[in-house]
Parts: sequence; structure tokens; C-alpha cells
Amino acid sequence: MDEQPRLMHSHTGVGMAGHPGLPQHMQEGTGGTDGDGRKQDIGDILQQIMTITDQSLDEAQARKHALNCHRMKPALFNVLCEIKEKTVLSIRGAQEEEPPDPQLMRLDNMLLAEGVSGPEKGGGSAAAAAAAAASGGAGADNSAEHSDYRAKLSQIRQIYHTELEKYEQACNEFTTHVMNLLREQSRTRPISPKEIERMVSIIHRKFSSIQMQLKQSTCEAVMILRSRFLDARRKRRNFNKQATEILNEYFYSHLSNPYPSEEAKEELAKKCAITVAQVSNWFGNKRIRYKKNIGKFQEEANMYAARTAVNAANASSHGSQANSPSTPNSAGGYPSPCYQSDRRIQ
DNA sequence: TTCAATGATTGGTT
DNA sequence: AACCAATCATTGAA
Repeated sequence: MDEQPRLMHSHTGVGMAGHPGLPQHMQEGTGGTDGDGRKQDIGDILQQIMTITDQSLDEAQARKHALNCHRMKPALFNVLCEIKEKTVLSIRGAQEEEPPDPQLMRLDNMLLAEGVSGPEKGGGSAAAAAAAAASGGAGADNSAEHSDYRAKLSQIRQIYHTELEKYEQACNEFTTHVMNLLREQSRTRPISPKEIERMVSIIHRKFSSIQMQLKQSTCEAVMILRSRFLDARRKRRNFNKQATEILNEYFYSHLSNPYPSEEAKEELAKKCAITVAQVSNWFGNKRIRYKKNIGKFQEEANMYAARTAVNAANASSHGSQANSPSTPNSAGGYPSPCYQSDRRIQ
């Protein structure tokens, strides 16, 4: 490749004796005044710089050495440094102080709050406690879930820290590498310390954007874990037998109007150790499911009817007859299972 | 593994 | 706001 330029300069030596390779118009003034000689020197050195990429490696090395030893080199180098300094400064002015990224701050805050980026033990338990508080503190048997949650959180945490460390290390390695390279090059081409500094900050910015992605995906993972842990549907537990019996008892003894008042709901909730909302859910589900398939619930209905009857008998035998359990079955609402079952049997 | 039972959620209605 | 109806997602027995 580039055979053409090579051919053009192929006859030029490295030696400083002549001025080979110079364009015709530059050679014209040779042998003139003292100023002409200096001009010639500069032209020579510039020409060599221009053609340095056209040389083979050995040739270039030799040329580099020659350039380094040239008496004009320091002066030229300084001029180039000055020019560069000016342009670099003008570039720097535009992008000086960047404000801290609000999104990054948000991510950092969240990771800290979730105990991913904070201190090892304290953060984790704090997050678990927060999760427990948010879950409504329903049952006492969620300690197993807590440990599960904590285990997964610490897994995320570990991955996060490993990756973060990896990126940091890579960043440092790359930075040192680039700095060494620039320092090495600064011996042959004008590189100011400021320029190196700027390069380092560019590298850091690049790596911190990668870190931000890591933080973002970590946040997402934590959110998913949290939602899984907190989503009641996923950790649904059937009510215990006693609670179900209390609810069923109320339902079948108020079959004509199975709509407990707010007070009744509260009392049922207390008795069953569940929330009022859960009582409402239960009655909503029960009503619709009973209505949809009364036949299926006949047996259950009869059982509870019999039980309330026994209770009533016991209560009356103990004294007051008036306050037997209210069974306003015959009114509106759903058909009475007893009568219906009688009808069915016949 | 399948499937009925069941607690919770969602969207619509009154 | 309470309720209904349909649906989702899990549980637990077969």
C-alpha cells in the first residue's frame, strides 16, 4: 500500500547532511542568508514529521530518534504545546462542571435504602423490616419467607458488589494503561497534563455510565424481588380451619342477608385474626360462589344450620329463650338450604 | 402432575 | 363505597 509516497521519498536518507525529500519550492532558497538556513531547518523538520507515517517501523524509529536529537526540537515542541494548550482550554471551557446526575442519585439512594449498597448487616435487616411492615404484618409464619427474601437480596447484593468491583478494577487498569501510553507519547508529541487529566475523566465518565446500567438493573431486580415478596396473591395462605368455621357460621346463619355490617366485619376479623378487607373478600367470594352453585354447598349449609340449631338449643336450655341465634333465613336472599334440600330429596 | 378449592385482584355496575 | 362477576395465582389433596 501507499507505494506512491514511498517511492517519492525512497531515495531520502535519514542523515541530516542534505535536504532530500523537500519540495522544490523549499529547496529553492538554499544557501541564502542566515534566516534562510533556520527556515530550511524548520521546513526539514516539518517534512520529516509529515512523512513519518509513511515509513516502515524501523525507519520510523530511526527517524524518531533523529527528530528527538534535532536542535530545533525543543523549541518546536514548546510551540506545539502552546497551540494545543489553547485549543484544549477552549474545548474544556464548555464541559467544565457537570452537575451530579439526578437519576444516578436516585439509584444510589434506592440501593442504599434497600440495603444493597450500604453496610452488610444493618441494611439487610432494615430492608426486611420495611418489607414486613409493608406486608401488613399478617401471620407469624412469614419468618421463612423473610429468610428467603433476605437470601435472595444478599445474592443480588453479592452480584452487585462483584460486578462493581470488576468494573472499578477494569476502569483503573484501563486508566493506568492510557496514562502510561500518553506519558510515553508525550515525549514525542505535545500532550499537556491537562489533556491527560481530561482523557482520564472521559474514561471515568464512560465507566460510570456502565456502572449506572449495573445499578439500574440491580434496582430492577430488587423491585421484582420486593413485588414478589409483597404481592399477597403469590404468598396466599388459606385461612385456618377455625377462621373458616367462624366465617361459614356467620354466612349460613345469615343466609337471607349475608352482608355483615362494618361492625360485624370488624368483629369477625378480630375473631379470625384476619383483616376486615379479608373478611369482605371472603364474603364476596362466598356469596358469588354459593349463588353460582347452591347444590354444591348444600351439605355444608345443612351442617352449619344443624350446628347453629344445636347452639340455639343449648342456649335456650340454659335460660333465655329469646336471644337464640338470629336465623332470618326465610326472608329474601338466597334460598334456604334446608328447605331446598328437603325439596331436592323428595 | 392434575385439578378443584380458595384468597386476592380487577373492571364494571349500582 | 360496596358489591358483583370474572379472572388470576397459589394451595393442597388425589
